[in-house]
Amino acid sequence: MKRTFQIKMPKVETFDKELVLKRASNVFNDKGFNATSMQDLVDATALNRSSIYNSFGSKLDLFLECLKSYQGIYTIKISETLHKAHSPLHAIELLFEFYINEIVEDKDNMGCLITNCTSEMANQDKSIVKFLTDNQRSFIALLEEFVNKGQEESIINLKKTANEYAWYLYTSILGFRTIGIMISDKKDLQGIAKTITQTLI
Amino acid sequence: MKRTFQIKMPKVETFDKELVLKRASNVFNDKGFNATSMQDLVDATALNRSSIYNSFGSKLDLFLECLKSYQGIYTIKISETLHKAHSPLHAIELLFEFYINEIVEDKDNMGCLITNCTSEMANQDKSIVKFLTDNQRSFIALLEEFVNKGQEESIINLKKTANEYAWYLYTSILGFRTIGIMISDKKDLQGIAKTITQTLI
DNA sequence: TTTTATTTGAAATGTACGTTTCAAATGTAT
DNA sequence: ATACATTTGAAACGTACATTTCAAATAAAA
Repeated sequence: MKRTFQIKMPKVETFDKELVLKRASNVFNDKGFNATSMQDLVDATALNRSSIYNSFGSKLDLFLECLKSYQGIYTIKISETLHKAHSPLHAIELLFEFYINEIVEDKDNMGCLITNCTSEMANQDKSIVKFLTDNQRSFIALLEEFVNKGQEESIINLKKTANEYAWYLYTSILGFRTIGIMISDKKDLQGIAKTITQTLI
Repeated sequence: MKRTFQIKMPKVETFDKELVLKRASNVFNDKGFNATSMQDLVDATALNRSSIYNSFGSKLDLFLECLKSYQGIYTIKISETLHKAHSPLHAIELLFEFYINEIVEDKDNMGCLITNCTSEMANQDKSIVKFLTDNQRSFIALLEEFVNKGQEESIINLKKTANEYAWYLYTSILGFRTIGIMISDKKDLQGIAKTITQTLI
C-alpha cells in the first residue's frame, strides 16, 4: 500500500499498470509512435482518455513508459536465456535463437519496439535519445561480459577485444531485428545467425 | 518531348523532378513518413500543394517515388564505390567506408531512408513491402556477386556460401545504418565495419 | 493574336488529432 | 452513513492534417 500515511484514502488507481503498458506497447510496436493515435491507445488499453492522461501525462510520456516496460520484460527474458547456456559462446548463440523465436512468433512483423524507435525518433526527441543511449550502453556491457568470459575460456577468439565484439554483436542484432520484419522463415534466420556468431569462433 | 503527337501543346510541367524528389526525400528521411506533413513537403519542395497532387497523386505515392529516387541515387553511388576496388573483398570494405562517410556527413542523424522505412512501414503497406522486397533482392544479388568473385579468387573464405555471406552482409548493413543514427564517430564506426568484414577473410 | 490544356495559388473541405474540461461516479476511511 | 480525494465518461477544445476545389495565370501551338 502506498498511501496509508494519508488521513483520508480516496478512490485509488485500480488498473494493472504493467498490463496496460504491454497493450499500449503492442500498438506502438505495430504502428510506430507517430501512426498511433490516442484513440488506438484508448481502444487497446480499455482505459478512458482521462485516465491515460491522469496516469501517464502525455502520449510521449506513455511511449517512454512503454519503452521502459518493454526493456524490462526483455532484460529478464534475455537474462534467463543467457544463463541457460553451458558456455559464454553458447549464451550468445541462444540469444540469437531467442530473437529467432521472437521473430517467428511475431505474426504481424512488427519488429522490435526499441529498434524501430531508433529509426523513427532517435533524431527527433532528446528524452528518447537518452533512453536509447542508456539501453545501448547496458546491452553492450552485458554482451561484453559474455564475450570476455568466452575469451578467457578460449572459446571465443582474440582477433578483436571483447568490447569490439560487443559492438559488433549489438550492430548485428539491430540488423537482425530489422530483417526480421521482412523475413519470418526460421531456417533463413538461423543461417544468418550462424554466420554472425561464427565470427567469434 | 513526350507530347509532340498532340495537336495543341499547353503549359507543361517545368520543375526539376529529381531535385523535388531529393528535397522531399530529405524531409521524409529526417522525420519519417508519418511525422512528415504535406505542409513540410510544400515548404521543402517550393511546389504548390496542387502541383504536388497533380504530379504525384498522394503523400504515399510521393513517398514511393522518393524511395525509388533515393534507391536510384544510392545504386549509382554504390556501383561506383564497388568498382573502384582492386579486389572483391576490397569492394566490400569500400562499401562500408562509403556508409561510414554517409553517416559522418549526416549531421542530422537521419539514417537511411530505406532502412528507416522498413522499421516504420514494412508491416503496414503492401506497396512499400513490394519496394523493400525488390530492393533487398537486388542488393543481395549484388553482394553475392562480389562474395562469389572473392571466393573464386580465394580472397574470401569458403566457410559459408556466397549467398549466405550476402545475407549476412545485408543484415549487417541494416544494423550499421541503424547504429549510425546513434553513433557518428568515424573511428568507432570503422571498428565495427572491420569486425563485420573480418568474417569473410 | 487567339486558342486551349495545363499549372498555379489560395481558400475551403471535412476529418482526425492530442489534450482539456467538468460533472457524475467511485470507494476508502471515518 | 457520511465525507471527500480521486477516477471516470462524454463532450468539447482548438489545431493540424491530407486532400479537393476552382478561378486566374501560363505558355505552346494555331
